[in-house]
Amino acid sequence: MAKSNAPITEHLAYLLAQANREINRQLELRLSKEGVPVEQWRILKVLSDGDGHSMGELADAVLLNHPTLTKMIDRMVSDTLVYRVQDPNDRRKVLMFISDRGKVLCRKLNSLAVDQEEHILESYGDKSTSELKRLLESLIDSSN
Amino acid sequence: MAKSNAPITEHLAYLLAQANREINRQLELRLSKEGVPVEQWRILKVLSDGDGHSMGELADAVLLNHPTLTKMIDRMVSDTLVYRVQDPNDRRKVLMFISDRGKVLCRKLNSLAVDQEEHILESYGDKSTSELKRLLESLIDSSN
DNA sequence: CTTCAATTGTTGAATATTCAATATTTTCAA
DNA sequence: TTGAAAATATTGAATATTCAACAATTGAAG
Repeated sequence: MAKSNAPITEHLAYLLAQANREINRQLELRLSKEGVPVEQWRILKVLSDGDGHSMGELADAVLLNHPTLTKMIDRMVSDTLVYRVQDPNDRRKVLMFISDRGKVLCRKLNSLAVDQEEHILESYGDKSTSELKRLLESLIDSSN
Repeated sequence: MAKSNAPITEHLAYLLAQANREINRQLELRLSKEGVPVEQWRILKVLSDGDGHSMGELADAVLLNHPTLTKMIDRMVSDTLVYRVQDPNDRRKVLMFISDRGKVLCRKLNSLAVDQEEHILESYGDKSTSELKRLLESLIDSSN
């Protein structure tokens, strides 16, 4: 039986929040070199397969809710990193595509992100990293 | 060497964000029974040792930055869950304490949180959970 | 001692996020 | 085929968060 007076630092929810905050902070720092928030990098990365992705699909993939995504996409359209196309098969939908400029930026961001992953691998270890990834994937799976 | 064209779902930063989001969502759902956001539960839990904690200390512990914490504490003071006392030894500091009402609420919240941890233990497994916690702690350590 | 820098917490303006309502299109049952 | 319900995306108002500036106190060097 779990103890209800356990310190906050022993709760899984807290450890996840703390680790997420720290890793995200580090990534943010790298990406800020290009002046791009983490969410925009995620969006570019998802779109970089060249296929059109609907807003709903994208919102799920990048962990943003719909109105927030709409407003972020508005900014990215202004910056000509992405563009909207109405889905010809279902006119309720909007398909998002990455622009050439977006692709160029995405490549730079990818390399900054890889820098970070390599930094983690060094300080945290190859074994721990892959084991942690495996456990996280399985936690996410078991939560659906 | 890490691949820069790896899908977003393979990045540690993304897996952490996804897992954190999901677990947090579940916890939020439980705590909403008492109408309390996760951050307020964390605050109450940290303060429930009865000692006075400065705002800075508290901000670190509950993963909020200072202005956000100040405003949240303002609300909690209005709800008489916590109260401020000027630190007699260093008058720049404010020491936060939990009220009796706060303690009562905290107990209820703890039991809701324990429900969730037990639910995770069931669906995810005892072994995986403790192994994941261990790896997260070690990741956090190695990031300082 | 005095002064200047550092620490601590709060405030207000700017920014971002969320909630509820809306508009449009599609689906599907009667 | 029509009308009601569901799905999709956006908008605007309400709310929350963040950034930069500030005020108060302490520390520490000269």
